[in-house]
Amino acid sequence: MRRDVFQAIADPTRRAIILLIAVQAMTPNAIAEHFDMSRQAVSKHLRILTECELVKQEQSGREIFYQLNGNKMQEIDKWLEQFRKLWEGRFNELDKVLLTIKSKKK
Amino acid sequence: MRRDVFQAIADPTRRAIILLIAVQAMTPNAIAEHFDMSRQAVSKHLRILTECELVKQEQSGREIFYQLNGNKMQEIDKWLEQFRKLWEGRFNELDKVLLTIKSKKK
DNA sequence: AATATAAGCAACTAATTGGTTGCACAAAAT
DNA sequence: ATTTTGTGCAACCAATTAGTTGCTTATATT
Repeated sequence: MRRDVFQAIADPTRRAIILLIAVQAMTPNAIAEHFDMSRQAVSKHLRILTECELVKQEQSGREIFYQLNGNKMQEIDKWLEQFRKLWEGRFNELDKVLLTIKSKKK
Repeated sequence: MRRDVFQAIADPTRRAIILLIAVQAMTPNAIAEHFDMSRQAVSKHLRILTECELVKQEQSGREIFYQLNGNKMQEIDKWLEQFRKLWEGRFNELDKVLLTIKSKKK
């Protein structure tokens, strides 16, 4: 099952989890307390987030602490980067992107 | 049907469309030529992108040109902003986020 | 030693997704 | 006036998603 960062952040619950554990590593039970769904459902989301490496695990006894992987978040930022020129109105820079794409197509 | 920017960019085909029309407004037919799927399938993606306002339409005769809405892309950037501190290693700034979240919880 | 707790896994389900084909309609070309 | 072209919409379908409950296993607690 190929996991994708963009697909991972598509779900609002997962985005909420990301925000939650960005601040501080948390166990599945602790995370589940913040949501109106079963612990297993949260666990499933954590699995998806882990699979695409947005989240790291650290075991401590029988507890597992989940923590955000900031580096992987940068991947989204990197994708956005190519459009940033758009809303900054620097269209000459955008032309470079255009050229890159065209050369790749051939 | 509630459309969400994050859900919209989750699909790789839609991200490719976004990249394509970021450069230049295009008609559905022209876009479809770049993909190995029917024009109707592409049209469906365009509908989703339009519904969440990532894409704008402009009619010209019987042709409709689709164009990226840079402003809406900023919404993703805005969400990322709160995590940017993470990978920049500025954890004292992050603490502020923590306090904000905690105060909202109460 | 017995019990309680934390977590993962599997099976099931309803809803959603991403594609298809077929059709309708308006605009352009013949 | 007829045909071709560009587009959207609806019905259908297989695969995936996001939730559920029930079970197992490992670690703490009593």
